[in-house]
Amino acid sequence: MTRWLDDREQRAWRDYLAMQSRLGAELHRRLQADAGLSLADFDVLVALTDRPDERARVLELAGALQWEKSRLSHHLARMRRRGLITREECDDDGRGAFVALTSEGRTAIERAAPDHVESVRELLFDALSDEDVDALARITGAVLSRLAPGAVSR
Amino acid sequence: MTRWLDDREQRAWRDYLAMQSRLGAELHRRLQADAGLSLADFDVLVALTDRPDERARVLELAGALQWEKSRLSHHLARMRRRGLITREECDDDGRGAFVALTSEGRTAIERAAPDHVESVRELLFDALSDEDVDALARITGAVLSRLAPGAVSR
DNA sequence: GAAACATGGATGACACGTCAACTATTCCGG
DNA sequence: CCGGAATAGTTGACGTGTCATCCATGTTTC
Repeated sequence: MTRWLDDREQRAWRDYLAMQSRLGAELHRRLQADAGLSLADFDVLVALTDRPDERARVLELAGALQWEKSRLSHHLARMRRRGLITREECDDDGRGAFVALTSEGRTAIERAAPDHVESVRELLFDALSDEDVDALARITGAVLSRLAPGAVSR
Repeated sequence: MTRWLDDREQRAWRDYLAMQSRLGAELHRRLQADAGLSLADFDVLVALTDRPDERARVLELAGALQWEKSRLSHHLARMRRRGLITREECDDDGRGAFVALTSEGRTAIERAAPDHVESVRELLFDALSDEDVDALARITGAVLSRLAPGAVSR
C-alpha cells in the first residue's frame, strides 16, 4: 500500500524542490557572473586550497569531494584547459597523478570566495532564525545519517 | 567586509549540500531502476496528468514546471523519441504546439508514482518528526519567498 | 496592408554527470 | 620472477541544462 504524502508533506516537498533548484541556480549564476567559476569549479578549488601544499592525488580529491572518479576526471580536464589547475606526475606511483592549483586557480578562488559566501548568507542564512539554522542542521543530519552513514559533519 | 559562516552555519550548509546531492541521486537511481524514468521525466509526466485532457501548450507546461522553454523543448524532444508524449499541432495558433501524454506515458507514470512517493517518504519523511516537517516547510518557505516571490506553495 | 515588432518554440554549441569500458601500473601469491 | 588481480586514472557515449540564436507565425502601427 502506498503511503501517499499528506498536504503538509506535499507542500514541504514541493517547496524543498523549488528552493533547491532556485537557490542552486542563483548561486551558480552569481558565481559565474562574478568570478567565471561554476559551483563545481569552486568546490574543487576549495578542496585544493584546503591542502597544505595545494595539491592532491586525484582519488584523494574525489574522496574529499565525494565525487565519482570519472566525474572528477572529466572536470579536471576542463579546469586544466582553462588553466586553473595542473597535472603533475607522481614519482611514487607511475599510475597516479597529482592535481595542483595554478596561480590563476589560487587567484580565482581568492577572488570568488568572499562574494560566494556573502551570497550563501544573503540567500539562505539571512532568511533563517537561529532556531531555523539548528532545525536545518538537525534535518539534514537526520536524512544524511540514514542515506549515507558517515557523511554527516562532525 | 565578508560575513563568513560560523561553525554552526558551515555545518548546516555542508550537510545541506550533501543531503541535496545524495537524496537527489538516490531518488533518481531508484526511479530509473524501477521505472526507466528520470526525475525530469517524472515531473513532466505529472504536470501533464494534472491537466484535465492530459495535454498542454509547451510554454504553459514550462510555466507550471518553472523550467526554461529551451530546457523543456530539449526534454520533450527526448521524451517524444521514447514515445512518452506526442506533439499535436495547434489550430488556433500556427506557431504553437500541444504536448500530449501517450498511453505509454500514462502507463509509465502510473507505474512509477507509488514507488517514487514511497522512496520520498522512506528517504526523507521517515527521518523527520512532525516538528521537523513543519520546520522544513518554514525554512523552505522563508528562503523561497525572498528568492522567488510568488513561488511558495499555498 | 506592409513594415516593425512580439511570441511560441526549435536548434546548435557547449558545460556537466553517469555508466561502462579501457589502459597502464602496482601488488601479491606461487 | 611471473601471471593474475587490484588500483589509478582516462575515455567515449549519452542524457541533461544553459545560453544565444533562429525561424515561423501573430500582432500592432502607421
